[in-house]
Amino acid sequence: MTAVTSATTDTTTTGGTSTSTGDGYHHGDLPNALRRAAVEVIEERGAGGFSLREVARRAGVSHTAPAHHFGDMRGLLTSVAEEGFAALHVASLAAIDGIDDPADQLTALGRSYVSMATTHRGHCEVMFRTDIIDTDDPELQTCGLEAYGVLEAVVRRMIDDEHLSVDVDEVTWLCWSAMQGLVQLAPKIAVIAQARGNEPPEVDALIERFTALMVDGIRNAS
Amino acid sequence: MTAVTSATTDTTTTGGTSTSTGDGYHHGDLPNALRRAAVEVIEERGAGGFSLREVARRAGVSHTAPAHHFGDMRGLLTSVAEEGFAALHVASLAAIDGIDDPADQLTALGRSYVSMATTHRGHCEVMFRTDIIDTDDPELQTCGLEAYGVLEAVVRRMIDDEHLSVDVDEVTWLCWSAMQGLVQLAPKIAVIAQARGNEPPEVDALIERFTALMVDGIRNAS
DNA sequence: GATGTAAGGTGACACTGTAAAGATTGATCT
DNA sequence: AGATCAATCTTTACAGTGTCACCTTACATC
Repeated sequence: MTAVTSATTDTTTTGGTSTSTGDGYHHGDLPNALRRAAVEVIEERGAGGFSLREVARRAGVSHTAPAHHFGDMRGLLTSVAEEGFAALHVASLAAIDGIDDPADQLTALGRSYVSMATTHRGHCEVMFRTDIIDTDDPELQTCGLEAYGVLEAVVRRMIDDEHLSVDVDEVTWLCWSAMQGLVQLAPKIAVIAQARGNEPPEVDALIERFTALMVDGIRNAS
Repeated sequence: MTAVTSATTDTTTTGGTSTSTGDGYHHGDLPNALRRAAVEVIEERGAGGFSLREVARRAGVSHTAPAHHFGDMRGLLTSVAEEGFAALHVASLAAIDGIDDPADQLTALGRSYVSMATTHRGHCEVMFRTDIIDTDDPELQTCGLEAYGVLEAVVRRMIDDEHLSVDVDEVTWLCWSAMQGLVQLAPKIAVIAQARGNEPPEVDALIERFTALMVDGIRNAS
């Protein structure tokens, strides 16, 4: 009984989708199935409740099968993080497509980033956990740098277009940090708003305000 | 306060500190010793490598002793998080002490925040992990709100003093997010700088630039 | 002194990650 | 074709983990 749920989202598949020889001993595309199951488990129980055996169970294989593809629990999670950065890269490129003004691109990137934190919650819960993934993995670093490059290019273009005298790296890191912090702090922010009697703020509105404030700051920082 | 050295050795030391009745069966101040050992383990092996039994081992008690004080592994970690927020509160108050200009206070708060992420690394690795602590714990929420209140008050004073027309909550969240994001992204930033051939940037300098940019943005956002 | 209660310990259970060795399959080479 | 081989997956085993029920110790209070 394979019980492979049909694909949910994008996959950086290298081949066709009809690779399932899964009628018997060989699964067909176990690595992808394991990644999918891993994300599922993380989204249900958090990274703290992750279990390699549970992942194997959901993929319908024995509990040692993952080791043959990822070596280690850390290896599987690293692969999930890598997939996350690749998805972030794709989403970032799609977000700025058709937008001309770099400042507007920045807002779009922020919205896309925070949106990914919910649509790919499982991935994001792993991507920055230096204690459970292999941060030295070269493929992981490559994927991370590619995603980073999109944001950096937008910032650089804005600075060049408007002849601003601020450091590209600094601005890029500020924008990234603000978005990343917002993602992680969103639950606490909701608690705070609730303790004040207000209803939790809408994140999309916050992003626009954040980027607007930062862009104003960047423009007036000469 | 009780300075119990959580040594890995046996706890049959006769000449203990003032509070230690630890001559035999009773430890004296086990909750604090367990918290301290927990932080130690987290700082060594990360939150992912945390082990309740290892904590008990380092405190020199049986592996079920923690349950009598914290009920659960989640209970102990929640207590550690609570301690972290309390420490953040104290550090924040100390950071703005003797500074008059709210903008300078903001910079000092940022420096203090990021500094705490290294001096209390174990605590910080737990404080925002909604999957391994009890976010509904009322004491935890109280401690968090108290620490938050310091930042919010500084932001409010700056806005009031300069008669700015921006939302206090929004600005507070932006500043907090930027600092929190910087803390979490610091390793990646180092990797990026290294991949570019540069040496990793000094965090303190980044904080000053971040707050300067944000303050400029806040002032010009009317 | 008896007794109740807080503090800590024992043992057991189901679960976990990983390592070693065996089973199954498809492909490749004479 | 038959044999060999590498890839894939399973079985088995072991040490470690969190939590539960139950037992032991020490102290305080009557």
